[in-house]
Amino acid sequence: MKEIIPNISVDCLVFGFDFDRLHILLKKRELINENGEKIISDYTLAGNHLLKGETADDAAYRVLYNITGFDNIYLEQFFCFSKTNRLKNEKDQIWVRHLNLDIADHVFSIGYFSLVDKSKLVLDEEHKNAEWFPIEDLPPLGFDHAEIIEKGIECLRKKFKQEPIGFELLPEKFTLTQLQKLYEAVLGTTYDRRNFRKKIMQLKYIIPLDEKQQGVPHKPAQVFIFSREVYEKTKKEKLVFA
Amino acid sequence: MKEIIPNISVDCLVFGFDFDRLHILLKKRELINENGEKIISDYTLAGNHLLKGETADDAAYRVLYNITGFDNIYLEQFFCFSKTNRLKNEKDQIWVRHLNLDIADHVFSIGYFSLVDKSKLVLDEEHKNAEWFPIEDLPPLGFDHAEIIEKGIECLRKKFKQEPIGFELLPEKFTLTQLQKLYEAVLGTTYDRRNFRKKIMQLKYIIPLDEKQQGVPHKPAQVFIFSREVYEKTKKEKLVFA
DNA sequence: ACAAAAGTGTTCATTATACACCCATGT
DNA sequence: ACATGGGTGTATAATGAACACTTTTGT
Repeated sequence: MKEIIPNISVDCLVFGFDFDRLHILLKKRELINENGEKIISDYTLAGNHLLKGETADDAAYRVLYNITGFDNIYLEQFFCFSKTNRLKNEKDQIWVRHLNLDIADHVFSIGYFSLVDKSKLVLDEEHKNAEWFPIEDLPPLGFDHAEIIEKGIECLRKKFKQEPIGFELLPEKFTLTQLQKLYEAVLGTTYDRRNFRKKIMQLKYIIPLDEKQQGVPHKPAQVFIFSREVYEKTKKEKLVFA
Repeated sequence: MKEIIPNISVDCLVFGFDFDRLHILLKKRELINENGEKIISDYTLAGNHLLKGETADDAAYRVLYNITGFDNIYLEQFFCFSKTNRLKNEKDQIWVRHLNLDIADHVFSIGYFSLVDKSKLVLDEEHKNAEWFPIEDLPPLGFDHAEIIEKGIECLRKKFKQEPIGFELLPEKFTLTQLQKLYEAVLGTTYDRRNFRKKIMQLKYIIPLDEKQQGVPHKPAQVFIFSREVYEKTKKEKLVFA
């Protein structure tokens, strides 16, 4: 096992979308003392200290692989958190001592956010302490993770308005209504359906397939894919949802 | 003297504007060997390792105070640089050994950018190894500072389009032509004068004074100030220069 | 009088917004 | 047949882009 860097960690916000609300993946943190009392019962972000020789990106990919089983996840660094009291709540201190972690008194954490296709992610035995929560309805959080999440969501929204990264949260094939609901969920607004579709359909990198939804109890919707290739070639047309 | 954190530093991009081009403040780095040969002659960003007990922001403000003599500078963290070979060029190794710095093999640097009113900053004796360079015409740079600058400029531009931070680069009182030149210099475009002024003059937080330029050999321009107070109150109207 | 930058309005094109009805499918 | 979401067009308002001449000052 490689040596850790005691004073630098990464924390990863993993976002997922259930076609209704934006969710974030959290890990359960639980500690029960000798008397069977729950000392700690809350959630934290997926995170870990850097290992010697790793870049921050390396560590973030490693953390994401451990919690999701995916590599090649969309990943973006957004902020380095450096408050001196980041880990100094009583519960966090107990937790750190309990795990016998050889970490520094002052730990700097580099925040990342990542986007996954929630429908592909199977939270099996191996990852069973991970749970999805809608971002408007988060459980109690350890460390400074509430603050990290707040800042991360803000950065996600900024990025969302500037570049078409939403497709990372959808299955490869999606309908325009799903796309619209995604933008509404992330940006916390609503759009008129006709106007939204007009805007989207003039983007050449969102390509209609010769294919329809199956087995829905209403008129089946046309299915689209996102072409990163076309996007890179026609970048001028900006997708701005303000 | 306080103990340093050997593996974490901050590097600060200090931007200034001379009413023509955007400039960045760099520190000369020079090393001459016993034979009088220049071993190293290049420039670096203002930067320093964190001291124990400091946040990254603390360290950045300290570095800025040391190079500019100002506190209360506009400051923004933009990225944490973590490549394992950041300081491993031959010159950088020589430099580190020469200064006898007690720093780690792998140093993580948190990048900040800051905006100052260049006309107020006096590069006196104390700061005489600092020099301004136009961003399109930078000298040879040490460490990975070329990369840090590139990313920092990109982040500055993004921020510039979203919030009215440009005033930090101007004197308190400015003309609309100065403001226009600033936007053109930072964003690398040009604007039609009439359209630019129309756009600006509908922003309530850019306030005309009952005052004109003095001593210019042409029609003197009206003088404006930026009101952060009014801006915060009327934030909806976004200043978007795309 | 001349050089230099300040100041100013209109037209046209593009983009954003508001809004209502019929359609295809599963049950 | 009914419930559900899919699909579509037009009119109006707001915004952005292009463009040229007169004014005020210092020298």
